[in-house]
Amino acid sequence: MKVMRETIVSTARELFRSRGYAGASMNDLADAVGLKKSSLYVRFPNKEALVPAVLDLTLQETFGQRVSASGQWDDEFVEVIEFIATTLTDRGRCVGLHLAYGTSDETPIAKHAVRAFFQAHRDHLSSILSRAMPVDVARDIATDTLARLEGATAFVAIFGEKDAMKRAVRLSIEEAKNAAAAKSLPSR
Amino acid sequence: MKVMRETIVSTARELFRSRGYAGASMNDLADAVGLKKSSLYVRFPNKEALVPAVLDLTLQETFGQRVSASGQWDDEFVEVIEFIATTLTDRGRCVGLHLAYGTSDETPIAKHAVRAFFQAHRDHLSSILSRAMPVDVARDIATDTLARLEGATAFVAIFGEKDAMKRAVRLSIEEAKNAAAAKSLPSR
DNA sequence: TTGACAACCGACCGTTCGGTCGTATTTTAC
DNA sequence: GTAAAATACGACCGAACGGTCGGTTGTCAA
Repeated sequence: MKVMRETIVSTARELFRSRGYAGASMNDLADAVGLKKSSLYVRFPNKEALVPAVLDLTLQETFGQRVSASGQWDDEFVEVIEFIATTLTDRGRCVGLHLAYGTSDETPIAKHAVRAFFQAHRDHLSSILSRAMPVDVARDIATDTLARLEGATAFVAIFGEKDAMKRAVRLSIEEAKNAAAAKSLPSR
Repeated sequence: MKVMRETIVSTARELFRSRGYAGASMNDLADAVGLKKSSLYVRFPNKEALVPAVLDLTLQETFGQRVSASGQWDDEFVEVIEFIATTLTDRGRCVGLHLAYGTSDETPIAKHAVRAFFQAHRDHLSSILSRAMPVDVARDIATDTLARLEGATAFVAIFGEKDAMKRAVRLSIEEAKNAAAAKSLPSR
């Protein structure tokens, strides 16, 4: 019975998310998808190659073919932020961050994939925001928003608290709207 | 030649910080401190027992015998926040978060130690802030401050960027001072 | 000088790790 | 129907993992 590539990748994502790169073994992954370890190596040359696949899938799910209802920058921003926040709250951990912490110079492909993953997040958010504010402000707000969401995820992971995530979402949206308003009233 | 317990613990911290719980091996630790693996097991019953030791040491360094210059709550808050931010920026990773992500139900002692570690951080910050504002506000601000610092650390880890950390420190201090001011002017 | 004790080490245990290879089975294309 | 290609598997590799144990070395008080 053929096992879909996407099944392998999304299962690998679950394992990386919950156990990290070093903690997730190829055997665990094989068991989880109902294959033997050797069969995994037909699809992926090595463990490290799973990392870009996992992050690309996640990126695709987050930003791929997203249709904004109104076409307004703020609606689009809120939509993306809430999607990310919901995912992080539900899963309790961020795959990207877990892989960022879990990769090193010994796994250069994985390390590069992690950089690209976060860079893409920042670029996407930044391009939405820059419709309503200068690009340098947009970039900082995009960065701070992602940082807040990552940090709030830690409290979900450690204490199971979801309040910090709610505040992170609210404050990030407020910050973005304030910055957009400040643009039209430059000196104030 | 006797090797100090603190040497072992702080070296274990470096390893946990850079490679995570699963990625740091007892052999690596033994090599790093100039011992053989078997000798480590004289001091620590198992790998997991290193985790509370590492986090206790870190907690001690962060909050132990800190003497505030002025006795003002805001000076004390700034001092602690900047100490944490400096450490996170220099090391590029947070041991606590890496261990939080790297421990599970299979390592209950480590998991508990991580919870205690973050709870202690929140409690300490919260108690400083609650000198100038209601306790529930203090607790939220303490949480958000820690979340911001953790999130900013991710950008240090991934891109080597320190700007996000600077903004995190500045915004957290502003937020705390605003909340303190709002207390004396309740309805505004 | 000796005895006791803490520190340390080498060898070893069973298990798991990432990864390889030859082969069997199923699907697809003509 | 049959050949080729895709899919999956069992058996295996050397290395590394956490952890144990019997024995050697160094320190120091009596």
